[in-house]
Amino acid sequence: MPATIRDVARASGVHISTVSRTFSAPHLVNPETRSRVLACAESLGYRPNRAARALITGRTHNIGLIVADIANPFFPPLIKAAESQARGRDYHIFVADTNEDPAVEEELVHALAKQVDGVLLCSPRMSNSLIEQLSREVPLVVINRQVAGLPSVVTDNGQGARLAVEHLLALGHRQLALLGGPRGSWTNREIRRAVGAVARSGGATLTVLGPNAPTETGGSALAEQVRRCGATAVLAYNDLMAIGLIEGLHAIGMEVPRDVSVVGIDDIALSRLTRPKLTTVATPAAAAGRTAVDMLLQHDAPAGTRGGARGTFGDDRRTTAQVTLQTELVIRESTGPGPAAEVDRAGTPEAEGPGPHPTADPGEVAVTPGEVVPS
Amino acid sequence: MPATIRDVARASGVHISTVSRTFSAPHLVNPETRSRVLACAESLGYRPNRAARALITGRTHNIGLIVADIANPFFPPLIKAAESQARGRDYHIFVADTNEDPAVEEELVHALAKQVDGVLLCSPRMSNSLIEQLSREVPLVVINRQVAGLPSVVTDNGQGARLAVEHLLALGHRQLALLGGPRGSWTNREIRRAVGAVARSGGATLTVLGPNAPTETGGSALAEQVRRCGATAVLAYNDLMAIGLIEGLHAIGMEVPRDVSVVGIDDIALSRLTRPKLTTVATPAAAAGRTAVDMLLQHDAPAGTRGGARGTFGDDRRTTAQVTLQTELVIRESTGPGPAAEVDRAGTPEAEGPGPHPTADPGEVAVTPGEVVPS
DNA sequence: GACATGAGAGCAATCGTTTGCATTAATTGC
DNA sequence: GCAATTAATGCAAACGATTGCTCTCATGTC
Repeated sequence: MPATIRDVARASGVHISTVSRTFSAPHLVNPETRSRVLACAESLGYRPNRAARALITGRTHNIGLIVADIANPFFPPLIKAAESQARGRDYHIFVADTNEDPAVEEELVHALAKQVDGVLLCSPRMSNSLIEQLSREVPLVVINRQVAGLPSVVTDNGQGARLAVEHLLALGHRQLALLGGPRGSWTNREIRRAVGAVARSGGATLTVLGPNAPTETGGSALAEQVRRCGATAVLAYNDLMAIGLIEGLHAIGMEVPRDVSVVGIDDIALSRLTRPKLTTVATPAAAAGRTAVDMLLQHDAPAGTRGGARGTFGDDRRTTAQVTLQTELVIRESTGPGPAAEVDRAGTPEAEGPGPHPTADPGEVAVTPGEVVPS
Repeated sequence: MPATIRDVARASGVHISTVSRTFSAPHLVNPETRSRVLACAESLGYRPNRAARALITGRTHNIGLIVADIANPFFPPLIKAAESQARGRDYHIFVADTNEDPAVEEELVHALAKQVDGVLLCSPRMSNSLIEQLSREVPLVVINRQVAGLPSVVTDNGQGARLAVEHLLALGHRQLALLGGPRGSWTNREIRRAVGAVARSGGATLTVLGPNAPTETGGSALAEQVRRCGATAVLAYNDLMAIGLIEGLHAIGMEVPRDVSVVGIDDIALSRLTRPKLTTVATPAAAAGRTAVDMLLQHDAPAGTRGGARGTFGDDRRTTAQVTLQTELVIRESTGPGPAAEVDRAGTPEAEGPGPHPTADPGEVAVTPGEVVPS
């Protein structure tokens, strides 16, 4: 029932190609004709069928964005940033959620493949080899994971975790626990590696609990285990787990930071609203979203393309840059001094570069900002 | 570069129509041929182009879902429920966020129109007339709003708000405040109307603050105003605002529920995790998402359609049912007794049907479940 | 042995656009 | 006054699929 280009052509007495040009190359059609066509189009409520157009131009002006769990507050800022960046380039973002399920992830890439010009794969849980394979079907930019040969943007959660543990060491904690994230998470491995190293060099014992669901529930379910392992300070895979853990600890009579210090990762909006306010590692999610869109669209002529491209754009010579975004530690209320003395001795080593070193500081303090773009 | 149906046809030595049938009507092709075709398709990595297919079948097997603000935790459960319901019917959901901006909303409907079989319009901020107009372009199901002539599913927030206020009255509160939501919100009007009526009949004074941004920030910014207006109990447009308000009040030295009782609406996951835990009106978001998908797809033959439909499906005689989902009050820790006596006198009136009546009850209590499907 | 039957496969039109090329008419240059 | 240019439009072939028809054979029936 909706009007097609043919209806408009008939109504305005011109050939469909003229109608087409009225929209996609206005300078090629007589101003008089153009306005007549526009009037007819308007009155018929005509809108070009983007799918049909995409079929021949090879460009949909859509971008797919696949996230592991839309309910995780980490993603919305990223999504919004991507959307606004895309909108500025005349693109639209379609978001889809995988429920942390690798199979759904794959299915979604296939479903999206031909309806978008590229897919932003956010915190994927599937294997690298599958990702590589899928990247032959549709241009991919991977977020929060590095895959050889594919453009990616990651936040340096390893570095962030290191900052967090150094902060805890400086506070005098020597019994540490790490709440692991979901199986298949690249970030999880990075964090674990970093934490392992810095804990060892700081002379602390580390208990790793996991893998776990990266949610409040996943966190609160671990309260008992945390108590049993005797840790006085905990780093969680993300803020949601940290918040859940605090609640879970509260439920079994342990208070944060009095009995245990807790640090999260992500700095979701929520972490400023809980009581106690959460000490956490801020990851630049919005910047990641923007950057990913830019990387996907980098071979796209910013404005009036002069058409002619066959197949999906940028087929050849896509830059496969891997961008790493730095994180920073935000000290709030969920961390406090460790059980015993020696608060001052620790935390000084490993050539720390410039910037203030985290000490037991009240209020909100940011450590180590910056951005790094290797490769 | 990706293989097309023609490549497969050439490779397996059959006509493209045979390849097509191999996928869409396997029983029409010789088993032998079929397996040969499948083998070729497999080895070429062929996947049917869904966009091209949609062009001729008129069915994309996609559903658009437009939400006002993806960062609002109210939406994820709805989105996930819709996704899973859709997946069961072999449909995919594309989510897009409008940033509470009516203009973006309209643009997104247009962008999605030809790439989906229908759009779920969630908490729209645009005008009814615009919605009606857009519904001529693509089948629409409206969520959290009633629009004449269009299928819709709403949660009965008016009823929920009434329960909340009755609860507050029963606790002895007589100075009430309502934190209004965003301009253009249908739900907001429903809540306001209901609260106005029940407050009046309960002999309480009501201060309405708003409109406001329906976020934590929007809530915390109102703390000072709440104090000034002298209210001892507050109902917020949603949980996010309620949580923000609690935090804002805390910052100016007022404690909840000691000094002020606060009730939210939505029962987002978070409201169980804040301190104090939030008393709130639970709205069945997931059910809303599922129902909306069902309503959109109701004229869709569940399984093997025997094709032939021209244009978008269900053109005629779409049922325009308006489903209303009941809400329930969940009493947690953010509400407490009012300033003075007479706790027992209030809250008894208006023929309350069956079910326990909310009294100052510790723990978690649910009131008035159920589902109603008029028209 | 003639004929209806039906299975399997090919043909070609179609969906709604875009775009290279051909056509026409009007303008310009000399 | 005529060729050469330019501006505006039409023509038709794509894009990648689906699907109603037609065509060709076996097969089964009487």
